[in-house]
Amino acid sequence: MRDFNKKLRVVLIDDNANHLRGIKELINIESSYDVVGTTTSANLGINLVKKYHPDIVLMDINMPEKDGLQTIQAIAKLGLSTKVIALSGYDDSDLIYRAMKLGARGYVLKTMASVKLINAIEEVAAGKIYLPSVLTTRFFEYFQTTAIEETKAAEGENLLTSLTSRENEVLELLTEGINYKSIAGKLIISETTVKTHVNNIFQKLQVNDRTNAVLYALSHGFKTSKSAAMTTV
Amino acid sequence: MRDFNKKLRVVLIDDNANHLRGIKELINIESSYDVVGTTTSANLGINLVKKYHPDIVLMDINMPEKDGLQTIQAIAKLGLSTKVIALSGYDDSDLIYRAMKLGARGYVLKTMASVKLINAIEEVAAGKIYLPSVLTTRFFEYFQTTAIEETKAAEGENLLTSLTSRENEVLELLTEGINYKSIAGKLIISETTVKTHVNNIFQKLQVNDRTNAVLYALSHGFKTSKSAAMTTV
DNA sequence: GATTTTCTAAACCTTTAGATTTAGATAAAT
DNA sequence: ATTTATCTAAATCTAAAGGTTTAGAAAATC
Repeated sequence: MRDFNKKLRVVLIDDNANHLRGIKELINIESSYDVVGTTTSANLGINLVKKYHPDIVLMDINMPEKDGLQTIQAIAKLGLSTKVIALSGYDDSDLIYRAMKLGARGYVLKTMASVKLINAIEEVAAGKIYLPSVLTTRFFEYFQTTAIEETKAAEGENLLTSLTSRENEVLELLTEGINYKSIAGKLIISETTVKTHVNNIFQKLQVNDRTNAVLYALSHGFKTSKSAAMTTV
Repeated sequence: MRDFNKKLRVVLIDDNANHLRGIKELINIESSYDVVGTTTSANLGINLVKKYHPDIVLMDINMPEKDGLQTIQAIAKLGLSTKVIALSGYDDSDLIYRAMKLGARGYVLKTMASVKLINAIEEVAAGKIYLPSVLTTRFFEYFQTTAIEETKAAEGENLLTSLTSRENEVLELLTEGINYKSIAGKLIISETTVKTHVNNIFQKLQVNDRTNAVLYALSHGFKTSKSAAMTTV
């Protein structure tokens, strides 16, 4: 919970100077926040954040130079408690997705009413995520599409299912980039046996060498004992 | 936009029979939706969905047997316009994340007021995503953490940056599982030159063979001309 | 009981990959 | 003007990987 006795400190980054002034005035009129810095340059913006450690950064993400997304990432990397709200003229799914992925905690359309902007700042400062419901929908649809793309390969026609359990063990070691001798050592079988298994794996996966076997495994959702623990779906 | 002359058709799946009755009554009293089917079994639930093509499925995701997440996925795979709202007793970040990833369009806590459930159904049926603001925050924090984990490897100390542009081209072909001869053919240089490049790549990436070079590249965000077009960050 | 699958292993051979050295031709940087 | 980096290429060698066949033992399936 934020301390309401302290004024929220805000930094504005927008390459359009007129816009910058407009937002600043809006904030001064509609709220009691303290605009500690404004700039039209992404790089200068990052410096302002470093210097003032503001509570909120309002950032236009449609900038030329170093673009808004990179700037979000740069600010996120600073590891401060500063929260970034992305401002954009468009409700582009991909843009929203990437902004949120890189650490933005809000996304506001420039066309939205000014009271909504103040509302967004208030919510984000309180630790919440601010996304208008249209954008939430867009975000999730994009998110699900992406997630489904990822898992699609892991499903469907999958030659990996034809592997025996021993072959799976061997393939797992192959995907770690280990050679025959070491695999033999780890599984406590002879090197020639490993070669037999590997050749059988090649035939089943329809490849001719270990690199392609590994590539096939990785792109078709091959589950290793390690990855199983960290995989989400 | 949905046709308000037609009653929304709903299927309920919850392994707790009492809960099932409770929700059904709630819907009958508070709304005019048509509960076309209820079941305590995930598998039967999938069959109900196949049979009735309901507008909405309310599904408890804390079920034993075939769990709720798998069921969401199974329903999503049917490719119907049926929208799933997940019901859960907990606001577990990971659970919310996975449910949404698998295609849920809403997530409602069982402890929430009944009017909210009706509200959720209404919103989701209208094509929106329904997530209470606390859960939105949880979801995004989990999402960002996951995304950051993924991109972390692609940043930081990265030996890939030391590669020359020609070496990058060669590495790209290596990551496609192509052998020396073909690489030489594609780049129109001799096979021995390719070997020289590959050996230099190995030294720079501190590996001893192509499999490990490929694994290093893939796990450190190596951008191929193809992947650059589809990658999100 | 017979058959199939899986895991084990060897022998034999061919091909590819990898290590190392040397070196010429440009191009860029100091 | 002279290093330095990059791209090119060859020769030579060793080690590793891959292909093929054959085969025994155990377990699962028919």
